[in-house]
Amino acid sequence: MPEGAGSTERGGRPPLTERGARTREKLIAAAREVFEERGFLDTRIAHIARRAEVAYGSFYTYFPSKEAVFFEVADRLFAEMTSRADGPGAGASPAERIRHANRAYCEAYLRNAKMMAIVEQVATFNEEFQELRREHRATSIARTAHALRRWQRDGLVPDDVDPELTARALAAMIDHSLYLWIVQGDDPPAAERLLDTLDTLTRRALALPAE
Amino acid sequence: MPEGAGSTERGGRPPLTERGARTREKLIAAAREVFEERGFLDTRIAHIARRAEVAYGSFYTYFPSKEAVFFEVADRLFAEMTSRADGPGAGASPAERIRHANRAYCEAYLRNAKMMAIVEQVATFNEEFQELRREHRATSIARTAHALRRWQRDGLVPDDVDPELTARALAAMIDHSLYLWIVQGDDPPAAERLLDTLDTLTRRALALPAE
Amino acid sequence: MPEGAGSTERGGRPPLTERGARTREKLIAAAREVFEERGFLDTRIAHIARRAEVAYGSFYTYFPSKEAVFFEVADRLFAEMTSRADGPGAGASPAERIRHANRAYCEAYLRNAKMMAIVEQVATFNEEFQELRREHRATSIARTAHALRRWQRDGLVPDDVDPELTARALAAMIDHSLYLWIVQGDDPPAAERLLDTLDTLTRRALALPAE
Amino acid sequence: MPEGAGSTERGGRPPLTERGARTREKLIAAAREVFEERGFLDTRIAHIARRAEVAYGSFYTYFPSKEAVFFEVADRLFAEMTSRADGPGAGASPAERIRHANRAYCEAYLRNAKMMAIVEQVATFNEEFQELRREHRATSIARTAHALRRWQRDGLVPDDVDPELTARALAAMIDHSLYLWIVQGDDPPAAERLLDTLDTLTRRALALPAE
DNA sequence: AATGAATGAGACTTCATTCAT
DNA sequence: CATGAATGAAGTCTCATTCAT
Repeated sequence: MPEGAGSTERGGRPPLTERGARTREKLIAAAREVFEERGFLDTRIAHIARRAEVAYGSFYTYFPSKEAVFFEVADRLFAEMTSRADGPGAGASPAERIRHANRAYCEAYLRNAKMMAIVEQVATFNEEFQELRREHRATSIARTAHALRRWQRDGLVPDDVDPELTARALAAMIDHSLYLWIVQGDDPPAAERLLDTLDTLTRRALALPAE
Repeated sequence: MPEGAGSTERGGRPPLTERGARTREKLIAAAREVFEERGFLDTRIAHIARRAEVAYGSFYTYFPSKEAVFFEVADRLFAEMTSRADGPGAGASPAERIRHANRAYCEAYLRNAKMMAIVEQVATFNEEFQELRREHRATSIARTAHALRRWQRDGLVPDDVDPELTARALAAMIDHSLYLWIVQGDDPPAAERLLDTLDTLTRRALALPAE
Repeated sequence: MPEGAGSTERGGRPPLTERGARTREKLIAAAREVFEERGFLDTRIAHIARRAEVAYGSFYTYFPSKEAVFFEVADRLFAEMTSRADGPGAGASPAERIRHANRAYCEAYLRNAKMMAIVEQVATFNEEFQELRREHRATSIARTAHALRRWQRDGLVPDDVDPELTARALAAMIDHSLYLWIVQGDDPPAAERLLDTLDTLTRRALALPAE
Repeated sequence: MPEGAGSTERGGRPPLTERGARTREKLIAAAREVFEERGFLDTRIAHIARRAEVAYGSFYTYFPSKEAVFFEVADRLFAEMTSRADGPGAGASPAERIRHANRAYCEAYLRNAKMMAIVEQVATFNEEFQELRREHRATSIARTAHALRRWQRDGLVPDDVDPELTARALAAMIDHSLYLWIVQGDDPPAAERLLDTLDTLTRRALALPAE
């Protein structure tokens, strides 16, 4: 039976009642659990609904598709991954700041390892999600680039490197190192030694003094 | 990883006739094309068979599954990605060698961009493929680590860093920077400036002189 | 899982083997039976497949949708409805010809009553089918208009009426009278009396002599 | 058919409060709009409720089903379609009366074109609605038959035709001609020429003088 | 070997209707 | 009465794999 429109009208509206809001939350929580257990591809709407203890159809009251819940889950993940932990204190040196940031990121990564894996997975085939991630990355890169520029102004970092590209490359190094270790299970090294190496390489790449 | 794997364990029987060998090749070539066009997930056996201009059923004469052809395609890709280009000459400095290697890798990446994207995709959900990739990465890392160890022995690189971990981190930086730029379309910078940045950061991370 | 294309690639290709052609025929015959028994709307692909004694999926090997088989069934119906029965003989008068044509059409209508009902049903919501029907009607109207023009030239029919519009109006009268009687069950009159009335009205509307 | 049917048998309870009556009216008006826009089959209860600006559940306070509102809407449509416009004046000739009636009907048809299409649609699958329509048609036919009988008594129309069947056939001609033109979009002729043709054919079919 | 038809389990989505608040 | 969330049966379509020729 031809329908035509109609598909855009359902799902994804914000719930109007308290009860609806609760159901929606249950679905998001359930979705995250199931995604972590089975990955995005092997997750079925039925799994999510069952885990949330709602009827199959209720999923579609709140989300038009698996992708849609995933976006919601990922949004919250990104928020938590980039929520600024307390800095290392006002007078900290660049080297200390880098060290601190790397540790904090690594801890967040470990805390959310399963989801980080799924995020990477979805990014390989969903363009819309790629875009979302690009934006998040851009924000984070901009922050680092800002710091680099400050350090260059203060003569702490050589100014023959582009702060943007440098921020990107270093972020790529940290990110992917953690990914290969934590997600892809690349011959897990001792966490401490990996982090120390990353700190040292970053520090030297920026020609920063050890302390 | 044994050469030409897949033909005895994963694929159908090895082709006995000349004609069979040709059909098999057609299928592999067709598979690569279709994978590049649609990604792994959206590729159907039917697409591959049609592109290869063989009957649907003939696919299964040579490969037991989509994964199996993919392994074959990826195998060849890895071979070409890691085929040592001519080195930069016998007397080249470490900085020159790094620069040369980065350029060569980037060129190979660009040449195979589409497949590199698919490789990343499949690595997110296929354990067997993850393993294959791990092995390739290990080989490549070992090579770099070997060079680092030599340079440390020669006093060119500080020996307070672990050559293994360092090789990994630097490879992660290069690899992921290229991935984000070429595959994920992160706000494409000028290739030259990106490469220069990567060279410089690598060089400084290893505390190598500019020339 | 997003697919995108792919849906246009399947179903509806002409079968390449004898066996395929047979299956296709079985499906068309089964479809007509089921349509007649349940109407278009209440027919399920499952019904058709079951009736044809093929697997559910086999339906989609030959047709992309319920609409598609319906078109095929309707096409054949139209062919049979408009296949020219033997005319009433060379020297027949216009009145005789009209009488003959009306009877023949009525017989065909009765023979295909169930399908004629479904045809009317589908025409109320499927634009593509409306178009198909328009074409068939146009052909048939053109034939009648041609005869009218000839009779006007011969001075048998007043030439103050437009042959096209007249053909249409008279066809509408016959068609809809049969539809209301046979399909909608309007207080079934004796067939003979209805046909006589239609003959007479047609004849008088064209100002033709009784014989 | 009892006036305002549907409110006691088919609908919910008759509304007791003023406010309830208003809500009911809003739903009927909304239903007609949506039916006209999407047809009966593609109309969802949700569409009607949204258009009427009432809650989803409120629909069921007043109507037990989509069919029920439709009956109500159709009831009103039939009332307006058959509301006798002012006749052509006391001393009008049969030809003038026919001409007048055809024009009036055509105007009403054009005014309600969208709904007439839906009515035809629903009549193809809803038996209860078929019955309702049959009754309306019978009333209308009886009226025409009555006039024909009078004209036969007055010697204006040949009495070898059955007034009932004649009324039916002529009504079918008018009705279906308008339907094919207005609803099915059959190659729209100029309205005037179509009406003239219908008038002339009707007049001649009844062997009435031009004036 | 090659061909292409056959199979059917599996996942998605819709929506009329009921129900709790 | 009004509201909007909850339910789940029903139907659609896909496609990897098997099989007959």
